[in-house]
Amino acid sequence: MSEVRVRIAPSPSGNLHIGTARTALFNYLFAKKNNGKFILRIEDTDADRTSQEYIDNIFDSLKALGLNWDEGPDVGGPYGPYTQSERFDIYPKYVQKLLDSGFAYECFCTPEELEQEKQEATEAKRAYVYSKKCENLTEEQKAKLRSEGRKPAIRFNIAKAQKAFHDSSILEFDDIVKGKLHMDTNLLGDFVIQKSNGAPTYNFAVVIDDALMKISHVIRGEDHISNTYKQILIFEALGFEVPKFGHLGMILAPDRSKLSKRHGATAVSDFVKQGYLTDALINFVALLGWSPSDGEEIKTVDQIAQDFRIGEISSSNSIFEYDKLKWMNGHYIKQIPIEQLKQMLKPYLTKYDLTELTDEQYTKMVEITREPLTLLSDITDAVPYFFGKDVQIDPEAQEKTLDTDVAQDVLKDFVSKAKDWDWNEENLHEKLADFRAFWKESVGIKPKVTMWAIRAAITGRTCGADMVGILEILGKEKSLYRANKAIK
RNA sequence: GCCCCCAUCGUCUAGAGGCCUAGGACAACACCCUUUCACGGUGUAGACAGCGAUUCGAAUUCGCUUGGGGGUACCA
Repeated sequence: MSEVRVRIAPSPSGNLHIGTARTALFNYLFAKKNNGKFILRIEDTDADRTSQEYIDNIFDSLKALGLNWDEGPDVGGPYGPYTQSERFDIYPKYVQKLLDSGFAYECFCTPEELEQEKQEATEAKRAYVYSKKCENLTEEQKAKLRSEGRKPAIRFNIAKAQKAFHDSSILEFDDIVKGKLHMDTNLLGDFVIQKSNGAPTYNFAVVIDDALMKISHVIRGEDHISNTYKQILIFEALGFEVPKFGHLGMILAPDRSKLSKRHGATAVSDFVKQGYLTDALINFVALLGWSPSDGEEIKTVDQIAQDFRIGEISSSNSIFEYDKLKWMNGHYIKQIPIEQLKQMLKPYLTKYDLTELTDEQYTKMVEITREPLTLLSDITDAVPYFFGKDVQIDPEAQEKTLDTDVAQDVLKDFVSKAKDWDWNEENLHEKLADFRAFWKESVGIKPKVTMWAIRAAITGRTCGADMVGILEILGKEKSLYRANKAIK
């Protein structure tokens, strides 16, 4: 196997799933580590479930994650086209080859007949495998069936292929992440490679595409293990070189079921919409199964690629825990340069009138409110008090803070003193410190209680950004107006 | 039902026979810092699924059981 060529082959029946993104990442890392090529192929053989919107979403998400492909539907490449539906004229040739060599045969069974077989198997508590009743149809029988208007599907002859290339019915292969895997091919059943409508099935199309695109390593989810045996046999029957396979554990939701919509976001674009950063997403997902040799978990894709060894990926399933993703996202948000962050936050501030603030004030606001953000979207609820003349007072802040005698006294004092203060950061910082000290020394009020009164009056809540910064952004007039209004 | 895969703290994992009285990260809890929330810092608690076997010695090897996941389509 000379050149490393790997691929990600999503089917556009939905937006790019986070699990697919992880598979794409591991393929990408493997390619980068081995100076290979990373290829994108769209598997849209099932026209009913495919849509252009999903295809666009897959492209955009992969790009946003930084997983750029060397060959694909848009950029082309030497082995295109890279969209399965545009390759339909390629497959029949190989079906015919299999038919000619006896590794495949026509099957005229109707869906009803097949259903019947399955039912009988279930009732007899037997594992269902296709009966092969069409395997040895004579030409006359076929012609008769055809004249009745029946269109045949083409089935692959498992036993024949297995016998031709292997000693026993056990098929074994060496998985690059899981090690030796095996299966008794008698249990597989002759599967359809071409539907009666002429379209290739998944298991057939992948083999042809992987072979023609010279894919050297197939790295995918372990839900494909059972397909691998079928695929190996097709590779062999067609005389293609069999690629190496690697199967990754699945990503499960916290309740150990399949990660699905009801658990929250599942598509990369959903996460982004919710305020997750693609850098955090890709970093987090890399840690599901892979771990850095130096123990440092925060890493860029390039750094991970240096350290990546496919054989060291954990082969067990892993649970997608949002907590750690959030922590990591917060970590990444802290590293974004302020100017960039200002732009990134804007989509989450549409309910406010940003023109109320000068650019300088907006910068300041972002500076003092960014610290506790774990999601970009957290900004929405963190800043309402920077806008409008009046502020909405939180009921609890009203009751537990503003309604107390201490708070009322503090506020009266604040208003009378602050009206003479110079309203700039340095001075406010100093004056506020003096103000706290005064209340502590003369009346014995804790600094934080003093600040709570002011904070509640001006922001309507008892927690939030740095008070000096808030006062500065709001300005003297608005600040004192709100303070006055809170006094009974 | 049948087949396949997997199994270390709640979660992600380190660990490839003695370095393990099992290490780290997130979450939890406590304390410190502090004008609040948070950040940060310091600690605490928390796991080798069970049973057998191999071995002087097992989280690490083997078998069984249990548990979880996947597959069993003219879906991909």
